[in-house]
Amino acid sequence: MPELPEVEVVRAGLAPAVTGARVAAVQVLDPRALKRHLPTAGDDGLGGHGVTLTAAAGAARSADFERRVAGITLGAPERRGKFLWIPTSAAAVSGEPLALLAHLGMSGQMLLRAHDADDDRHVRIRMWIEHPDHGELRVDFADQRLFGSLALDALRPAADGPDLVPTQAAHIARDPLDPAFDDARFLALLRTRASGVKKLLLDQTLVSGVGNIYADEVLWRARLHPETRGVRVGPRKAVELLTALRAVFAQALAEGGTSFDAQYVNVNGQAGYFAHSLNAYGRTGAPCARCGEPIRRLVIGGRSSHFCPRCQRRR
DNA sequence: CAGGTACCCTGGCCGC
DNA sequence: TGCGGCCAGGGTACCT
Repeated sequence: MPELPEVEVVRAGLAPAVTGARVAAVQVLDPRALKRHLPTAGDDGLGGHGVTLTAAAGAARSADFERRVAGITLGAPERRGKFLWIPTSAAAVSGEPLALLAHLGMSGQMLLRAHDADDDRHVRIRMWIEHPDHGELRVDFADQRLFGSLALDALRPAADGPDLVPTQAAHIARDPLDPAFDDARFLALLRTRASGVKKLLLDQTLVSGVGNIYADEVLWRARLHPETRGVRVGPRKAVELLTALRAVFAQALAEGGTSFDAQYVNVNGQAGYFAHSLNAYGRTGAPCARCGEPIRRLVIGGRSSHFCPRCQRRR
């Protein structure tokens, strides 16, 4: 459930169930779902990307995670871009508070289940929690492709404000729905860059939460060709782009996110409806909803881009 | 800073 | 029915 609307649906869904709950037990079924968890995690948060775990290293990582997460109390879930975390009662050796960090990657899910419910497909980590009001529940992390992961990570003051963020999300910009998002800074940066706007929208250090689906939708809405260079976007058009971004995110959020199959669901396993509202993404050959011209597909940076060749002219 | 590629994975679908 | 190739919502490292 990858992009901002989907991650936000998950965050909001987890909130009432986990806030104030105590983790009674943890079971790691597949250590590859701890890609971002370092054995002494939280003290300096380098992810273990691209590293295949040996069996021994995987077992050690699982044991470390299970031991350190069991018994902690969870706070209210927070999010920055596509990173989701739950502050905990635990602290790192440095004294910094630890958070349970989740990134859903391409196919990750956080599922709330009865404590003794049968497993869903691809469950990698299980956590049994006890909530003072809601009793015993289970939080399952399921992930078909294992690009996502859970981790314990230290919280530090963000570079762009007083709020605390996990070290692994320190480089992530605020998202456009964040009240503290700096519009002027984003617009100025966008208009100094030589890259195409599609690539810029996907750059999580410029603006967070945008993935391949919503980038295409936003560019369609703002009538911008995905390869238009940032420096070629005028001030009015740049504002139009940011406005379109907020509108698309708000609508997708209201519709529960985008689900193409059972893979992308909220904490109760239910799909969102925004797939019915897509105007560009995945619509190669279908008529543009504005002008009827067939939507075209283009590969940018190894990923599909969908756009209307008539409404979104290259300039 | 910009671009390209490779990699971390599973699984659905299509053509042969 | 099998198999190879391509595709998929993300992020990072490492080249040029």
